[in-house]
Amino acid sequence: MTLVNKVSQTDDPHVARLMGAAFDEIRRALAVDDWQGLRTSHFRVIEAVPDDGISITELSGRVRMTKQGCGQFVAQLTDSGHLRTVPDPSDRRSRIVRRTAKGTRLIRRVQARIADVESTWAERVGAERYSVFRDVLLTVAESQQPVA
Amino acid sequence: MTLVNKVSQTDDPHVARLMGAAFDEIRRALAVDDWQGLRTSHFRVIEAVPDDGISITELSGRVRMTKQGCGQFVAQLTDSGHLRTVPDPSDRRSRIVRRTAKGTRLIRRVQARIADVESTWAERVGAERYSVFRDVLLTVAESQQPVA
DNA sequence: TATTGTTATACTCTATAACTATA
DNA sequence: TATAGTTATAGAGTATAACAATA
Repeated sequence: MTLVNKVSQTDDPHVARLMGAAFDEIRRALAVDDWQGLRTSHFRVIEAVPDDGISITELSGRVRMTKQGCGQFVAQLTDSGHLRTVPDPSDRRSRIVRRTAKGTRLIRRVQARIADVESTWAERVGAERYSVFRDVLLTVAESQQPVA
Repeated sequence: MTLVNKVSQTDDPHVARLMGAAFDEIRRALAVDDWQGLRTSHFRVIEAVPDDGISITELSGRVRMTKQGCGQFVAQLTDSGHLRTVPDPSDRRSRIVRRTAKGTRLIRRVQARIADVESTWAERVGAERYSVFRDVLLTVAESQQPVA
């Protein structure tokens, strides 16, 4: 192996690899529970539904997903009783998506599990440093451009 | 909407959502370049190949992927000239996967792009806070259990 | 018997395109 | 004409199962 063919491996893993590993831990923590067929993507969609309802098109923008894909998840979550849709009185093409009480309970359970993971992380690195971590992540996420 | 049906939305997004948004930014930064058909998963696999080579089974463990899936990416990266495999002299069932010089150049390009993203993040939040962020992420990633 | 790696298969996620009903 | 949402289709990613060759 020539020197030109060497690449730093474990000494300086980039942020994508690190976040991937962190994600994996969340995935495994969620996998412990029984979610009755609902998967991570369902959580992402239902979490983006605001308390006062939203159209599918607008929801798809929030979760950075096509409205086709988003509509599928909404349909499944409606079948499972976590969402319901009502006609939009001001536009008969549109349907307003709302959470049911069951959907709200689901979100709370998901959020509690993730909060558990965050607690263990905060314990591992210390509350102060974890708070900086979270704040940096928030700043980075908020400074994103909307979907082009 | 009853109070029992309310869920905090934007005020306290959990870490999975935040990391998802950050990931998206990396994905978009990489999408600017032409990678000749290689995708993020190829990067993940080739980056995990150490300088001195590795078997497919061990590689699949590193990238937390089945050996079947890993073998597919190795095959594609071999076809594209980024990896090559040599027989393992000590075990005729096994093949040793190595990076070619082309593969090494690819990794360097990927890592440079991600480093660019990290630079902009560090600028947004300040170098010191970004360094804490990175360190927390490293600690969390390193304290993971290996695949069960 | 156990392990390395392959082939076959299937499911999830998500994208594009084409369509309908309504605006 | 443009937009909301649906249906159809396909490709990317990754899993399980069954297998051949070798240990």
